[in-house]
Order: sequence, then C-alpha cells, then structure tokens
Amino acid sequence: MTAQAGSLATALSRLAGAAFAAEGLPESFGQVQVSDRPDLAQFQCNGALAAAKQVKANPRAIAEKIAARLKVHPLFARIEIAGPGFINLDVADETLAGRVETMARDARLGAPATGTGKTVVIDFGGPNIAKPMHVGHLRSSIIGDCLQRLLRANDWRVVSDVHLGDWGLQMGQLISEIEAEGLAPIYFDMNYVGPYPQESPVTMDELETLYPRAAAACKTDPERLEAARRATVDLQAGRPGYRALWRHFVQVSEAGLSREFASLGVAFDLWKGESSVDVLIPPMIEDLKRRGLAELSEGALVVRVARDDDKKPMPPLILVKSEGGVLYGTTDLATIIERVREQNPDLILYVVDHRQHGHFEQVFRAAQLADLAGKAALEHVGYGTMNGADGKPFKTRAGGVMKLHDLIGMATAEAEKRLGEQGLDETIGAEERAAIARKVGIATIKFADLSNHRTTDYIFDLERFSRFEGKTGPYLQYAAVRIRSILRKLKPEDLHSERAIMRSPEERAVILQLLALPEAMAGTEDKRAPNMLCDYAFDLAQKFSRFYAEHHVLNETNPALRAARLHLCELVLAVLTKLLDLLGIEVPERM
RNA sequence: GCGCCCGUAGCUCAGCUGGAUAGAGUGCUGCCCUCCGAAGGCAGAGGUCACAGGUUCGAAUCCUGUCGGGCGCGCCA
Repeated sequence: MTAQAGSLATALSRLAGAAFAAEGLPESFGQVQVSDRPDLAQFQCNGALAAAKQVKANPRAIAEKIAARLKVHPLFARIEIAGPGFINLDVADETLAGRVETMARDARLGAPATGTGKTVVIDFGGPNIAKPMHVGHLRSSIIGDCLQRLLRANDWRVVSDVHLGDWGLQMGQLISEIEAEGLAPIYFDMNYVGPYPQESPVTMDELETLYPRAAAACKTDPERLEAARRATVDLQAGRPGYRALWRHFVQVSEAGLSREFASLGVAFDLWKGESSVDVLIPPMIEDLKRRGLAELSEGALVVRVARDDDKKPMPPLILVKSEGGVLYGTTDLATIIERVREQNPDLILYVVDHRQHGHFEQVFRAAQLADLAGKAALEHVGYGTMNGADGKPFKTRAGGVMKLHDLIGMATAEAEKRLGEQGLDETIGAEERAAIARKVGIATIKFADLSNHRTTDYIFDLERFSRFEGKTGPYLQYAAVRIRSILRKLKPEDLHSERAIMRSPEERAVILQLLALPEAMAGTEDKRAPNMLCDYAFDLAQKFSRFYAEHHVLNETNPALRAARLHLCELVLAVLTKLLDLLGIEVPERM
C-alpha cells in the first residue's frame, strides 16, 4: 500500500527508508506499519528481515544498524529489536499530540490526496428499466456509492453514472408484450404519424407485472422471442411508435428508480443508460470495420479478442447480432468513447456483479485493440452474490423477488421496534422517531453489506443483520450519538481545546487509531474494498468505547485533563461521522 | 471439458505484495451501571487456517496435486 504524505506511518517510513539507504540498502525496506503486536510496540518495521535475505547478512545485525541511526531522532520514544530482527518503534507522546492537532485543524481530517488532478468515472451497471429494484441491486448501489464518496474524499474528481439497462432485448420484450396484450395499439399502427400521447400508457406498477409476463412468454414461445428480437431491432433502428413507447418506459421507470435510490441515500451525477450512446454506435462500427477490427462471424459482427496465450476459450465480443440488434457489449464500448470524449477520465470503474467478469474482459480487450480508452484505465470492480439464508438466490418467504423497497421497510420496522425496546426518549415525536428508525434501518443494511469483503458471496440474513449488538452499523451510530450526548452536556467553560493529553493506554490507543485514518482511506481506495473502512471504523468506535468506559470526561476534576478529553471526544466524533458518511450512513442526533 | 474464485473458531466472516502468540463479531461461561447513554466494557473457553507435498531461516499467505463448494464459458443483461 502506498502510504500518503502527511500520515505518521509515512513519516516514519521515510526516516527508516533513509536509514536503510545510509546503509547502502534500498529505501523500500524502510516501510513502517502499525504494529500487529500492540502489546510490544506502536509501529514496526520488518525491512531488516527482507534486506538480510537479499544481501545474505544477519538480519539482527542490520536491524541494529538501522535502530542506531533512528535512535538519534527525537520523534521516537523507544526503539527495540525483537526476535529475528523486527524493529519495534514507539513514538513520543509529544509527536502524537502534535500530529493529532494537525489532523484536527485540517478540514479534510488528513484524508490522502490520492486523486488530486485526476478524474474517475464510476459505472454502477444500473438496474434495468421496468424491473423493480430488488435486493440484487443493493450491492452495486451500496459499494459503488461508498467508493464514490471515498474517492471524492481522496480528492478525485468523480463522475458517477447509474447507467441504466434501457436498450437491450428486455425493451423489445416489453414492447411486444404490450402489442400482444393489445394495451396501446396506437404505438403499433404503421399508418399513424403522431404525435403520440404525452401520458404513459403504463404505470411503473404495470411495467413491473408486464415484464415477468413478457420474459415468461419468450422463454416458452419461440415466436414470442422472435417478436421481441424484432421489436428490439426496430426500436434501435428508430421506429417512431416504439421510440415513443420506450420513452414512456424510461420516464416512469426513472421516476420510480430515483425514489428508490433516494431512499437509500445514493445519488448519481449522470442518469445515463445504454441508450445514451445510440448515435455513437454506427460511426463506431464503421470505424472498427474500416480498421479491420470488426468482422462477420456466424452472421454476427464481432471483434475477436482472443489471444494466443489465453488459457481458456475467449469468445469474440458481439457488436451486432445476426438479426441486427446491438448488445450491451456494443453500448459499453461506445460508452467508453463517450466518456473519454466528455470526461477525459484517468480511470473508469465498473461496479458490477463479478459473474460478468468475462463480459468486461471482452469489452476491455476490444477497447484496447481499438485504442478507445485514451489514458483511462478500465477496471471491473466485481462483487459477490447475495444469497438467502438457504445459500440460494434471495427470495421472499413467499418465493418471490424481494423488492428493495420492502427490504428497507423491514429493516426500518425492526429498527423502530428495537429503538422502542431500548427506551428511546418518549418525548420524541412520531416524525423524528420514524426518521431515526429509517437512518438506523439503512445503516443496518449498508454496514452488513459493506463489512463483507466485496468479492465474497454472502448470505443475507435479515434477522442477523437487524440485531444491534456487535459489529454493526447501529453500533457505530450509537457510538457517535453517545459522544454527541456528552458534548451536548458540556458547559461554556469547557469549550476551549487543549492539546491531547495521553495519560493512559486507552487514550493513546484512540489517538494512534485516529492517526491511522489516512492509511485506512488509502488502503480502501487501493483495494476498492469498503470492508477495510468498516474495520477501521469499528476499531475506532471500540477503542473509544474502551476509553470511555475507563475514564470520565465531564466529571474529570482536573480542568486541563477534562478539556483534553473533550477535545479527543470532538475529534473522534468528527472522524466517526466522516467514516459513516463515507459508508453512506447518517448519524441521527439521538437514538 | 476448460477457466476464475473460494474452503480459517459452533455460526457469520476478516487476515492472503511470507514474518513475532492466526483476529473480529456472534453464540457460550463469568464479572462491571448509588458518576458522562450497558445498543457498552472486561475476562474465559473455543482453531491440525480442507487435505497432501514443495520453496524458505520462517507459509493461513507463494508453487504443485487431491477432495469439496460457487461462478463463468457466441448472438440475455
């Protein structure tokens, strides 16, 4: 992991690196990290072991030399060699206090500036028009949203795009279903020249029932599938009645979807979709043909992306199906062209289910062959499947698809119940209670999702996730609310800040954890792994709780100590709130 | 068949650019509210890191193989 300028571990790494260099060894051996044995030291450097291997020397002897060079620096309180050659480091309290002060004064709380001057486009591989948002859409929304928040905090220019599925076969399926059911004949009348009605012939609810019927019909009836394919081609070719109908689908769906996303607290810069690049597709195809990159194969126009050293079969990317329709690989490719043109990104992230890995491999290869991505690195940020308690794809008790809306409702109801049991202040009005329950319910869902590693499949167990004990979103909210409660009670004479005072291991542990924030943020970005941020936040909350259980803040009689502890509370609250914000979780005033 | 991912405490999962006693939550046992919110804190029990080899001073981590599971592999997204 590349540590960031300004962080304590980086500063220590630089010093140690210089010491290695002075011994004629590579600076990189000087990497210092938070100790994995906090009982022995605050920080450790294992470079002497690696260096010894490289130059075939005694690791302990190298460690001694490095330690001797570091000892002259007043920043360290203690340097010891342990075991075969670990260099254990403790930093002077004065240094820690100074670092914490710098952090407290920084509006960005010391967030690493990994993205300064750089642009990233985040593609959420969005939901399909006409299908209700179900729990399967949770991960993309939640993980993608966390990444966009984190990257912004790390000073990237972020452009997020929901990227709706609004241009494929499912559109043709809907159109032909409407035709088959005779719901809106005017859109199918070839003699009609418009204008078409302003009002959508179908509501969102109707679309949601139409689509399953359409999909089922296509599955059992080859003629219906053929009709859907034809309708797709005609839509893409611009048939006016189909376009008009399609615009209605998009409009009513977007209205529904934006409500769903809003209730999750997820926002996008762009509400584009596969259809947005419609006009770019013909010239792109012409260009690829001209350059000999696109060719006919089994009736379809394809880009061959296989390589000689492939260990597995790599099918070509299909640009145009034999009957003339385009696929999402085509729109994905054209979308790269559009994004390069409009945003000039350094990086494009696709936050999409990892089962689509093969698809993105094809698209990325095609983009590389055709040199479409400019300076942008293309990266599929895949995530695992969310299953039900039985380990199979998530279903409601009745066996249907669990809608996101219903899920949020269930989590909120559970939160409401739990808040009541915990004796939430009776004087709080119904409206605020509902708002609190909603924040807690959302926190339950998001933290459960984000604290699992992105790539692993996990079991969505509402019963387990709805509990408030332990490593959960509500625990973190609770920790923050508790600090707020303390700060609400302080008196005016308490308000002045002091330098951090470290009288106890608990206070020192909190401060060391605070100072590790830049590493946590940089590491989470580097691995695109929100679970690292969850772990860090939980550690911080837990260390604070330990401190809080051990020491009084408001009742501390020594004014300097009281002020220092209040100051620590303020900073922990600020960092915790920031972390929860990065996870997309709001902290209620009370709970 | 080929390829990718995974197999860590009763359960759910971290850790995987090799490093000190393998961590957390939950569950179980016990303790802590006449003082800031106990949704909390402290302590304890609980693991041959699937199995077998190999590389290394050192392997949960790297390599090979076996077994078990998930996923993907041309006209859906």
